Amino acid sequence: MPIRVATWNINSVRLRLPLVMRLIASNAPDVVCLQEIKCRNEQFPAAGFAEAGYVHQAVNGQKGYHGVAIVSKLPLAETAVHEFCGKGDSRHISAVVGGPGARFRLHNFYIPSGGDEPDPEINPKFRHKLDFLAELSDWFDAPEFGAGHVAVGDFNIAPHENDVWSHKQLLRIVSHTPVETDALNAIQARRDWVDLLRRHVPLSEKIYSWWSYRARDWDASDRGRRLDHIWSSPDLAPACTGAEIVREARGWTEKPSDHVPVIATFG
DNA sequence: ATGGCGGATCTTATCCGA
Repeated sequence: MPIRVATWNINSVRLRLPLVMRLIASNAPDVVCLQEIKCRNEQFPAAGFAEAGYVHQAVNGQKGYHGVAIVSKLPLAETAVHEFCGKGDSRHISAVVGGPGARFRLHNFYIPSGGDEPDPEINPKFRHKLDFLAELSDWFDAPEFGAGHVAVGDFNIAPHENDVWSHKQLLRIVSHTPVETDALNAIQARRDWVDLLRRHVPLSEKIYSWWSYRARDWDASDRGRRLDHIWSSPDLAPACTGAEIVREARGWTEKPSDHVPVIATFG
């Protein structure tokens, strides 16, 4: 029985619950990982997801900003939250998904955006982003991460040249600066995490999961970035039979999220 | 013609995202 895992920065789950329902109707994910839910746990639209069959839920929200959640048709076990940088914000939640066939711990991340200025000496948000990446690297050093883990979410970094519309023009733009892309690529390499989208789409092909709200016509200008990722530990990668970016979701309704879903299928 | 938008809250102003 395959397991389809979706990740989506939804930019307010209360406002865009109907959009998640549309994804559910069109792509039938078994598990949906959401970022930027922008609500407290008690405000999460739990009943709406439960009515759609996603009765298993793990929510780590906070007031107004950030916040992550996992909703699932399959049981979620051993839910856990990891704190980063001692800030008490809601940027991670994980749970064990699956059964005897395919079973893994699924991590849902919302890595800090980093602000505008890519200089940690003058921009505390960029300092926070680099500190978060350093803590993540240390955390992933634990032996348990060598197998049986899937890490998804809005990483807020487009690591490769063809993960952005113009490598040259974005080299000094936060999300594609060398200090960030080097850090993310090092984290990936240290545990042999497999970037499942790039396993199916060659590095020579441009692919994006985010387009700015400020472009007049996001589709025509197509100045996107691939900020949303699905990684698996190497043992699980052979079971991944497909991975896709749901580009059309950027045009769903008059008020879409600026991110689109990324989906991987296991088994 | 990316920074020209869009979310939540401390709401008619401000902070945040990237």
